[in-house]
Amino acid sequence: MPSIKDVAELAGVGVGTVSRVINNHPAVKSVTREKVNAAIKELNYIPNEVARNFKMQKSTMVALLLPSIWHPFFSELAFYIEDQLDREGYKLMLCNSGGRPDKELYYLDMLNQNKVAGIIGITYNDIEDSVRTDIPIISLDRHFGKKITCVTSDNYTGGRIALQELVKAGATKVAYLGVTSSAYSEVVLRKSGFIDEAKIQGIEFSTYEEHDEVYEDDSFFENFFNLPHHQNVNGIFANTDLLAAKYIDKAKLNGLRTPEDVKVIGYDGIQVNKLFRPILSTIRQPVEEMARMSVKLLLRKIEGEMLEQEIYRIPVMYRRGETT
Amino acid sequence: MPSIKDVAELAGVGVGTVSRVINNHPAVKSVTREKVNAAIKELNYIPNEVARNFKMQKSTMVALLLPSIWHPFFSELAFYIEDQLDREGYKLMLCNSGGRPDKELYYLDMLNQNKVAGIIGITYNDIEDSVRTDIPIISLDRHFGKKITCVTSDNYTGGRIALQELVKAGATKVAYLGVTSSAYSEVVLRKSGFIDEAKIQGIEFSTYEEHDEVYEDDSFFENFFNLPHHQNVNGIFANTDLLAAKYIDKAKLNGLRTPEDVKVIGYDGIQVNKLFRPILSTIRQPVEEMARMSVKLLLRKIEGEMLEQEIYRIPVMYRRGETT
DNA sequence: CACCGTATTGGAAACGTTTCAACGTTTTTT
DNA sequence: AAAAAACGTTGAAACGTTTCCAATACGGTG
Repeated sequence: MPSIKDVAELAGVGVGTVSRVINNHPAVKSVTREKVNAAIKELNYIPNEVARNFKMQKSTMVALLLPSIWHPFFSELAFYIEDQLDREGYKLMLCNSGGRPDKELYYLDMLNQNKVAGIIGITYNDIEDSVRTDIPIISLDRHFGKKITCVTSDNYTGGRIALQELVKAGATKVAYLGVTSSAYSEVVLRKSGFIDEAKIQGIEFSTYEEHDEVYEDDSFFENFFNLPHHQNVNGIFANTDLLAAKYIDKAKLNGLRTPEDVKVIGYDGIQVNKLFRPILSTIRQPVEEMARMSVKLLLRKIEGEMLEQEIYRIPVMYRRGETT
Repeated sequence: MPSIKDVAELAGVGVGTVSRVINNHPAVKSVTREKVNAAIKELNYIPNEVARNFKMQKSTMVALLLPSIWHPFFSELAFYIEDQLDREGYKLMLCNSGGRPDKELYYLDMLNQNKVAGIIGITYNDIEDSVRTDIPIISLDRHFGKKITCVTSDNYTGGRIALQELVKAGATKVAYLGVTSSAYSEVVLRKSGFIDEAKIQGIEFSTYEEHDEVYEDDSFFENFFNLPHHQNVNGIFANTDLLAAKYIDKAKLNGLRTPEDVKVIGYDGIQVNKLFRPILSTIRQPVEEMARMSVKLLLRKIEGEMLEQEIYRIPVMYRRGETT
């Protein structure tokens, strides 16, 4: 594998000159530039990016730390994040924490050692304190404090819209269905917005929540349907699309048809729910915009800029499907 | 940021000794080890992984190069690949090529420059020739030649099983529905298996295919339903689950109910199709096993081992849903 | 022709680590 | 008690780049 030194030798110039040619530094006579380029071509020389990163004491690697790329919302997010990073000349490292706090910390340590340029994180932990160095971080949907800028959708308004739309669709008794993973999650605002609007409209409502871990098994829904005050609920706002889809399924087993007997609205707006039948009505997070904004903000932080806001809230949109 | 030198100084030992302590080299007296560890703790020293990679001329970064993490099958795959890599002490870099040959080559160049330890690729291009260095590569579902080991599901048998199951479900005239992205794709074997078995069983069949790019718009299905020889088709084998789901949708618009009027089987076995209604019957690729095997094989290649096979085919399974 | 200023160029130092030959110290063997 | 062997340790070299300072070349000016 030829190095810059070999190129310099063959071209009959110094290594500094070769470096300048590679980096398009203007102070090189064009005749010299030609010679060097010829030598590069002849030797099939490829600059060693690792050596460069080492020397420069910085890299162009950004880590995306999330619970699981498996989840459709995260994979859509990751797609746009990677795309934007690539446009900006950065690379993406993917870290699945499984939502486990210990694994998040383990990854954070590793990213430290590897001197990544920045981190975009969707974490359980308050990483504000646990990250020991000054790697720039953007947090999605989790608000910890000043140091870590948060990008999120406008959850509160989303919750309000959800209620409004359920009412418009004819619901008279509604419930909020939630799984929450982190104490710091902005997701609780979906509930607040929903509740506040329910009070304003004078609609009867209830809430039913569990932690992430539990909702894989069926007891979550069994309990829901067994509780007496959930009788006659005819409007459901689930805080993710996947949860909404599961609800619809379980409701059917309990003899409730959607949307005839119960209206359902989800949250996220993942692409695959266009394939669900009935098509899910949802509060759509603008995932592409959130992804691109996260990257842009992170890069500004990497450049050393101070950001003007601590939280960036991106507007949401109601997307009607067939469940309302 | 303290370096190994600072640690050595504080501990009153040579840098080589510190290095051996960090790397758990046995030839260090325990009293020395203590001193060094104390110094490490005091200085809050973190080994610089970038410098280490540079010196060692190798990294523990593996790249996953695929069309789009957006696709549920790929995101499931990525999840397990990341998990297995992490277990083995490696990291994952994610590259979405968008299925565009030029972008694949661009990424390949970049990975070269960045001296990744290995690549797991799902590509359009025959990367056997275009990759200029000897970075180990595992290719998923694409078979190019000896240099690049291929991991794939048993597509041929999958195609045969699909036909058998359609017949069992009562289909009498069947069609293969396909989108193919790469000339090198092993996916064509799904068709071959399907056809061969149809001939064996003496079932009337036809095939209908397009390239990846086209199937997003509706003309794909319009044409399908308009062709006279597709009249009375009552069994469909689509070569991906997503395609099957879209077919079912369009069929409904054409007055065909699934499974009453037409039986449908997909391929992949992505998790979300449990949420489709009706639940899709499918030929399930063992995605976790494929992911873990790809990683293990890649690591063996990285260690310099020669692999015994050029293609590793992993058995598939029929998973019955509600569309047959 | 001497001088100056500017445009190019060369090459050494530095980044933080591993490794290895050489050296120093302790233990074992004779 | 000396020699040999085993064990620990040191510090310099090397990995491939960038950057900076000094050196050189070249053109123009007085």
